[in-house]
Amino acid sequence: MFSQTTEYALRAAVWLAQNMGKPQTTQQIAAATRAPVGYLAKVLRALGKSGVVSSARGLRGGFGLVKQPELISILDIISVVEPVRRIKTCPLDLNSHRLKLCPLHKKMDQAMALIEDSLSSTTLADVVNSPSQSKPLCDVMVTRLEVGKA
Amino acid sequence: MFSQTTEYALRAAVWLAQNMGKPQTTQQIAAATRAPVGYLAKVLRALGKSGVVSSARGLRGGFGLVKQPELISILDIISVVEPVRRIKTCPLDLNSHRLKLCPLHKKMDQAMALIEDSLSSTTLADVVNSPSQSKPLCDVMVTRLEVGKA
DNA sequence: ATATATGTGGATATCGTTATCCAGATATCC
DNA sequence: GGATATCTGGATAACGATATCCACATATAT
Repeated sequence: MFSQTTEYALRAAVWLAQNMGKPQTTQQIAAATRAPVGYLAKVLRALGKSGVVSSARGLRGGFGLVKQPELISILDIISVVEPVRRIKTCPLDLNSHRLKLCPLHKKMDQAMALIEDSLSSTTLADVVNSPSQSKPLCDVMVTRLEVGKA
Repeated sequence: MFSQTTEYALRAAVWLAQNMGKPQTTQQIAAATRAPVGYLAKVLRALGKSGVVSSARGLRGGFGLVKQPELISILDIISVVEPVRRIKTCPLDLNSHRLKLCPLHKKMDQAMALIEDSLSSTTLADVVNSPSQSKPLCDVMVTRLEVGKA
């Protein structure tokens, strides 16, 4: 249900939350989150354009979260790459359903609303600081970055 | 979040629930649900193979629900064409997350679980018989089926 | 200023989903 | 049995999501 792109974006966001203050390069993030470097670059660009992360070019450049992890929800990240599509108007364009969805689409929309509620109430900080649980991404061995080829 | 295929499958299922006992042809269902005939045929085949609907060939053939609408949940239909993918193992394949998902993926899986719960608790009968609400598909004018070309 | 490290933007390739189409199988009616 | 209606299965096409790659812009360090 979540796309691969969403997975990459969330992993990257979590990694950045775990490394506040230290600009992370695309290479580093890709290695840490096991995401394809080239594609991750594109995802990071999207996160940058939407204002969730900041980017700096050149030596010692990289990416970082703009806000504190406490202020960024999981939904904030997902909304950038794959917005939850609420059903606002009848997909069949029926006149009688114009303002009031039929029970089927109402139910489907409620399911989407559940997702939104659930994901908007969890922040990156929640995920990173969750007590007594395995830490996200924690044992990804950032072994030698293979600089030549990903 | 729901695919187009899921939309078609659900609309078809609702239509069949509204027409129990009267075999509905692909053409009829397509017209009633505004789905592309050719593609709908493929979706109906999938529903048939999974045992949700029965099919009959030849004159007066068509499709019908195998069980009563009360016994078929929205999730039953969705599971045929686009199963909700629960996150059971770490997508990163991390050793330390093997048996216990990290907080990120746990949260994502919980969101999926919410969807499952929500959709499995609603039946086709619920949707069709919902009181004081607009009826699903009710004012799709099944005008002249254009037999020649869809 | 030069060398190096890095993000930016766009062109291109790959792949699964969505969709179309048709020949074949099979059921009904006469 | 012949004509007709309908589902079945597979080949094929169109499209968007996923992914790769490279030339370019820009920042840092010396």
